[in-house]
Amino acid sequence: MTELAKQYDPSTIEPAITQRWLETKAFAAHPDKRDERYVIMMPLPNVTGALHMGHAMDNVMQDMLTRWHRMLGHNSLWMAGTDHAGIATQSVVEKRLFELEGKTRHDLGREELVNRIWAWKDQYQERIVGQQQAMGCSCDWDRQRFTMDDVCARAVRETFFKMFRDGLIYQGDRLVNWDCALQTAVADDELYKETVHGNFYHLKYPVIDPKDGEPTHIIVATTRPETMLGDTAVACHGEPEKAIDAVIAETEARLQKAPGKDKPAIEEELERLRERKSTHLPLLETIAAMAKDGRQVMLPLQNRTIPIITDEWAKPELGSGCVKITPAHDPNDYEVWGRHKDDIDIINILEPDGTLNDNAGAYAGKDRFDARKQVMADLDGQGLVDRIEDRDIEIDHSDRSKSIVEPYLSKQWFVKMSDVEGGIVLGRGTENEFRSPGLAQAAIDAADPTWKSKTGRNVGFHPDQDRYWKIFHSWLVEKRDWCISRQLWWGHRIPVWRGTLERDRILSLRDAVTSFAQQDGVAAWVTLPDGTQATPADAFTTLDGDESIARVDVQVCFLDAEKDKQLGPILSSGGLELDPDVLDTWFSSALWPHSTLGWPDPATAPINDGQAPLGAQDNADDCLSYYYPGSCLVTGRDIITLWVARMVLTGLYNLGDVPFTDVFLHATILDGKGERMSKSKGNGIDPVDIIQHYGADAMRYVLCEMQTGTQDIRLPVQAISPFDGEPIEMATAKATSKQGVFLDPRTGKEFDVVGLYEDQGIPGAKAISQRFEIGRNFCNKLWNASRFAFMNLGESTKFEPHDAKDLALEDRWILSRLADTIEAANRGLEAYNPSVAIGAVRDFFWNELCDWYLEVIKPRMNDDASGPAARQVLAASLDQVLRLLHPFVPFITEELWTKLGEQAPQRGVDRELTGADLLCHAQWPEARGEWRDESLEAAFSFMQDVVTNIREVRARYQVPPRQSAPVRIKASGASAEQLTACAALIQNMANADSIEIDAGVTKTDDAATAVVRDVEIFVTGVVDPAEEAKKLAKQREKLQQKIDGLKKKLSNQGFVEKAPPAVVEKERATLAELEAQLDALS
RNA sequence: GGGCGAUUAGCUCAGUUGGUUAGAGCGCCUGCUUUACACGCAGGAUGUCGGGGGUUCGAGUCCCUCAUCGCCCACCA
Repeated sequence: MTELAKQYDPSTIEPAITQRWLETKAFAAHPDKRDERYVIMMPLPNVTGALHMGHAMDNVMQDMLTRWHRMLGHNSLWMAGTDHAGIATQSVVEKRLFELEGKTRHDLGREELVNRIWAWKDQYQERIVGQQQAMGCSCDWDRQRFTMDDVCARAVRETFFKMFRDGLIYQGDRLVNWDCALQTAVADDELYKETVHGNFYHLKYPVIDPKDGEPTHIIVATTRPETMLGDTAVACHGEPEKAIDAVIAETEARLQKAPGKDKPAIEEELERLRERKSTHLPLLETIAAMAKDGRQVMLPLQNRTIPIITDEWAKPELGSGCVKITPAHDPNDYEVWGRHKDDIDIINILEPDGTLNDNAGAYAGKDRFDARKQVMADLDGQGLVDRIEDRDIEIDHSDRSKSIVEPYLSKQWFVKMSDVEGGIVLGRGTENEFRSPGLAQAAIDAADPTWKSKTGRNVGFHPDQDRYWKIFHSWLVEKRDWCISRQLWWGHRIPVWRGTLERDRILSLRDAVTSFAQQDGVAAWVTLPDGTQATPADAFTTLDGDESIARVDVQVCFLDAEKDKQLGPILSSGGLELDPDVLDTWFSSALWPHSTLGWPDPATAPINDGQAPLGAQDNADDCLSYYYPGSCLVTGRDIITLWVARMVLTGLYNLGDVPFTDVFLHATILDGKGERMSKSKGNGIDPVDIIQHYGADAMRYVLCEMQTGTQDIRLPVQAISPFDGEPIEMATAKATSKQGVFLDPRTGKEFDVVGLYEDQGIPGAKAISQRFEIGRNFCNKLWNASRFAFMNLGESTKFEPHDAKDLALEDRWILSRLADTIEAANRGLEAYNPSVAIGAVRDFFWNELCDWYLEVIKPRMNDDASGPAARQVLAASLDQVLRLLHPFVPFITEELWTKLGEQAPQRGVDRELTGADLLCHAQWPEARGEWRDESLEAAFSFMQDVVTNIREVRARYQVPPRQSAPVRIKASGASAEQLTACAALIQNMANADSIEIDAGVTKTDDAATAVVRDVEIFVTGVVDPAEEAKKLAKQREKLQQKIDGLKKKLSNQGFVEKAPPAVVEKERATLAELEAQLDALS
């Protein structure tokens, strides 16, 4: 065979291995007769862009688990795919459209825009899959799904229909965060705060017909004065004195508890409150009385009268004590409106694009920010501005468009999360059917360790059950309804036909509607003016009984998407329209664990050409019944609520069982400053850059090693300087005013890490992290140790059964250590602690196999008698190391496995190890308990101590490595026996030219001394007497300190009496040993 | 404001139920190109375990408190 290169080069080997895996479909999974199965559903990356380090961590963890279970012989499926990521993707494509062509989506139209996004998706999906394959992800690539492909679309349709029919989906008014740029609602978690310089405007609303003693104006304050056009009330507290007293009492209590340094501030606050009570209270009492009297104020500019109301939302201790109420444009005011629906209106003044609508009167058509200026100018002109304060205001911005969001009243679709009267049925029609009070409650229960589904499953969190369960639970218990509609074009369209029908019209359709609604696959609801949702039959009964009902809202949903096309024209002519909105991305990703397996019917799942079928094949189960429920969900803790909870919920709803039993939450990767990585900040790292620089295995090795428990990981980032190629530490690099542009500390020149400024002549720099050198070095070590083995195994390595007990000391030692290592690796993997697992294997491989075993057997390689056994143990050990390392570093181990197979096709110690063409299909090592020999390990480690001490003496006196020195050891009893057995090893490893072990050995003047346990070691002929005396004195001093400490401890009555006897005994023994050592050094 | 978490060597992190002298890797220092590997080998130095208090025979580990940092949630007329 050809000799291995001296240095491991991942760039040539990794692509070849990837190709081999793909060509042989090494990761294909099919249902078979095996009971043990392992299923991971990949957290689907968005098709908005390339993967980052967080994805790399996530994917590597999943791959590690999947490869491990595959080697354990479990039928292992890792399902891959991508998410259409509604708002994110549409926004990226729209932005490009505008930048490159100067067009908006309205110029293109719905269909054309969606086509453009599909093209974008194809391009990015390919890139993402390429990245994942470069990382070594062992997914079944023939089963990849996309959340908008036909299989997933069918599952979305089915779920929506079921929920709709069950009355769990409703349409309601909701104040949403409105992105005026993208013209869509934005979820709370898609917002970020940014401090903006703004003003706090105090406005005066004239009181209508003020009586004596009453104010002529009521003062209210706002940061968004244009919203006053939509005001429908002003409010003050109903019992201002009580309220302000309560605040004062609370502040006094806080003062009591506060630490000294906070007291002055609280005292000041208290003083302000008391002052305020005396200055403002009389006025507030008056206004409260006016409110109760039904008095009104004149809303300036609009010339509308609006009532003064009392509501607890108006805090007497703040501002003027009165607030303007704009229900359609402020979440708190919206709640106030909810409490006063009969008394006040709700007026929307905004168009979806952020301009003012007709309700804004003279200001209609103006942009909200222009209107703000105009409103203030006009108010000022009328003398209705009290004062204007400068203030920095934290304002919500849309993460996608970076624009300021507005609270906006709109119709949205919701899934009812709260408990429902009579409860709901989950897994209807399946064997696992059960009832729960509501959707959220079902998911809460599923994560309760005492709860079990009908198949005996529940959901647990790793590696910190309590901590992550709390996050999951505290979010779900709020049972907030899930807003599932998005005003986008990219996504699953909401399959509801809806319209408002006049009384005569709906009654004329009575027979048609009633019979139609009774058909299978059709669900219909009629919403009455009072908001109740009724079946068509009930609705007609109500209509018959109440002639005042002028119109009703009708909603129809079909199970079969084809029906939309077939019946669309009829429904349109009947006055119904298909809802223009699409579903929240999480609606389809929530179904991921079962939609990808073909639910609701794998046999008829519309898969793509060339994909593995999902229905039953070859007398085996179909994919859904075989692979659902799955095993483990691997993700970061940020989407426990958004995604994990919803997958649990829909899994229970559709199938009556949890989608997975284990949730493995891995660490978040931070930069050198402890900040979250993000591409736009310029502290993100592209895994592909790391792979190019260090290799995929190196990246994987380091990621596994870093994943310890719940601790987030700091990964210092360096940019490769485009000027001199040297790394620049990003944590300390000076930022410029351009986002993502920094200064090179050596040349002072600008460089760009986000790739946005190429056209401005600022050179780009790749971001890497030197942390990955550790992984590269490890791979190189593994490569070279294997290279050593291959150079020495020769042609003659054959398998012959050896009883492990008959082997040489070092052979038995390495096998004993191997058995221990396998157990440790298993424990680490089972506990979701990759760092422990890979650390155990690394330490065995590097510190034991390389540093000791390989060195010890070198002389045997030329010895006909002892050589063959050593080669056999070496081949077997390497075999096991490659298997153990495969889940972590799959490429290099796969490559070396092939080479090992060529040179030693049959290998093993007492019995032949089972082989496999590909290492990824090989059997996971078995820990051979009978190979463990702790007393032998103790003797070996004694020998290692002795060798290390001799080496230390040699190093201290700078004995040239080539020069050997005689070693004499004073030892007796068991120690002498143990060392005598290893005499040859000591001589070899410590480079001694002779070795004498005897109880009668005495120290000579030319000897340097070392004491190990109860033996004295003399290295002769090298000593510098002055240096030696200094060293011995230092050692004695150290020993004496420890002895003193121990003596003190042992003379403590409390310790001797209360500590466990074993601990006391141990301390006594240590003391005796230390004292003996001190004697020896004197 | 509420909740969660962190603080251990210059850096990144381990440290099981409290129990000898607190560990690893990187970096640093010394020596070595010894035929697998300088992406290496041999050896070495480095810690008031964030501060203070308490419980205990005994605290990095448990409790209280302060400080600093991070994350999540709520709120901000």
